Amino acid sequence: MKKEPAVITAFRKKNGGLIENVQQLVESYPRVPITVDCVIFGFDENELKVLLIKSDIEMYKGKYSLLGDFAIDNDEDLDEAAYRILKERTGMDDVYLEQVRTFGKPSRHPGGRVLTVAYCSLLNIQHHKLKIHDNDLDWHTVSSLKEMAFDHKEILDACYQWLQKRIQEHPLGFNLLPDKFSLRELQNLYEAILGIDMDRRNFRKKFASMDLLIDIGEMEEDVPHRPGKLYKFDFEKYEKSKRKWVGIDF
Amino acid sequence: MKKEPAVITAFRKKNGGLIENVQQLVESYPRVPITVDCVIFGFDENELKVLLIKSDIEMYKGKYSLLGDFAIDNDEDLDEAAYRILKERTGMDDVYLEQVRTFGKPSRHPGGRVLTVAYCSLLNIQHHKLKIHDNDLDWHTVSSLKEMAFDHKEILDACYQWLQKRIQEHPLGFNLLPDKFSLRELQNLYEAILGIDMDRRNFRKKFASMDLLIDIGEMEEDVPHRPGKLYKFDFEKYEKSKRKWVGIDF
DNA sequence: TTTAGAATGTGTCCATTTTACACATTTAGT
DNA sequence: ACTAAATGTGTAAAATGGACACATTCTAAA
Repeated sequence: MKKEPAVITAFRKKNGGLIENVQQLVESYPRVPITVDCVIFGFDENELKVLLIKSDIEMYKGKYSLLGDFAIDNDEDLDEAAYRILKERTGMDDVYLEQVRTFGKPSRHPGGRVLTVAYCSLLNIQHHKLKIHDNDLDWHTVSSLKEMAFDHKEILDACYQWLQKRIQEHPLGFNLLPDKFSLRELQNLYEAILGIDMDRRNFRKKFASMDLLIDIGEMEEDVPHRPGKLYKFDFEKYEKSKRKWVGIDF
Repeated sequence: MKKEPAVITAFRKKNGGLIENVQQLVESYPRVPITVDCVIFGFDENELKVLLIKSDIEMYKGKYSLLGDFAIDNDEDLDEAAYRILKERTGMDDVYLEQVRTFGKPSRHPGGRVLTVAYCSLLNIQHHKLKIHDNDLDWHTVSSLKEMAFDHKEILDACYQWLQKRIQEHPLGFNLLPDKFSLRELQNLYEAILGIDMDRRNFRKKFASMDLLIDIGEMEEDVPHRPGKLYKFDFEKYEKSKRKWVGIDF
């Protein structure tokens, strides 16, 4: 019934049941290469974009891949590794970032077994105008993406679904917008990400009832129509009033 | 701004920009030991339980740890590794299981850097009466757990929170119950996991309106009070009617 | 300067859902 | 036969969600 890993059994025998030399134990473990892949979303021209780079790999020539790197060189936490990649590739270090899932299919990397931990990241494209374009680093419209290198399309899809769900229950969308935004911009964001149309009046009513948007008393400028009011999201108030959501529904 | 990993730079130079020998590339990667840790939940005596084992490690003597193992010996997917562990440790292979998160703090294992992918698993304790108790393998009440080996308490907490949220949006709770269950048992399950009291009438109305419980025409037996009707969950109907949830709320 | 067009901003009505709450029924146990 | 305790159902009020209309403000073109 219960089969104990051989490594542990060996160690147990040496120690009469308890393992003392943990370092030696860990050294005996099999190892795999680990990468972190970042799905970096941005929002521009009313479309959800993702930051991609042309693949380095001959067999994926012409295909795009996520921004990734090894995650263990230094003694860094996984989250730190993801922040490092963001910093290296975009120059930004104040970016929203969250772990989504780890992908480990044996065949996912043509060069051998490589695990990757997928991170989802949201940033405001306006604040980060790309200056470098090595390997065609650039924004791509999410909805029009087809083939990608490795299993990166699968990872992207998983992160997109994660985002669709997450944005409805947590205030992350604001990370994709400028600090000051209009309600129309906010609605465009939600419509683009969720892929649905929403009633303008009900949308505004919804956010009004949450009472988490601060009217900063400014108006839009340089818009080709009547300017709307500008708002900030009240992260402080949100953090204080965060409540445990309870409601069975499936 | 952008700093490329040294490994890749080296390969690029050899290949005039594109990497051909992916195998060689992967072999040059740094590696880490990977484990899978399973948080196996059960429900008994109206309490949420978790399956734990006494730690093998001298420095964690007396502390309990999750059921884990290495995840890369064979060319198995991460999910497969988790299923393998379940099978080895409980003898069951038809158990609900889902990946929750990967933990990678450099200090999380005293023997060196070890990543672990946490899986959450739900099973019906009645169907799996433990016969083996090596290393005190046994069920523990979740709410009364304090110290554990490694960072396993942190992992357990994360999985518990995951479960609390997940059980409200997906029909996983039924995996913790017998095939036939009463509405009272179902409510006890929700109350225990969410840690709240619910109104019996509204709870029943809620599930009645979902129309996913099948009245199998049987009654409870051997209960010290009026027997209630027994139900099955209609997984088939659920799968067919699964809808995309839309509703901003935070 | 006037006017048309388009987007903003607010409010109402109705249907649905959630919540609070009460009473009759059935069974076990004494 | 009677009590205690849990099952099973219903109803009314409150809150929420969705469909919908109209006046206002600004841009841009005539």
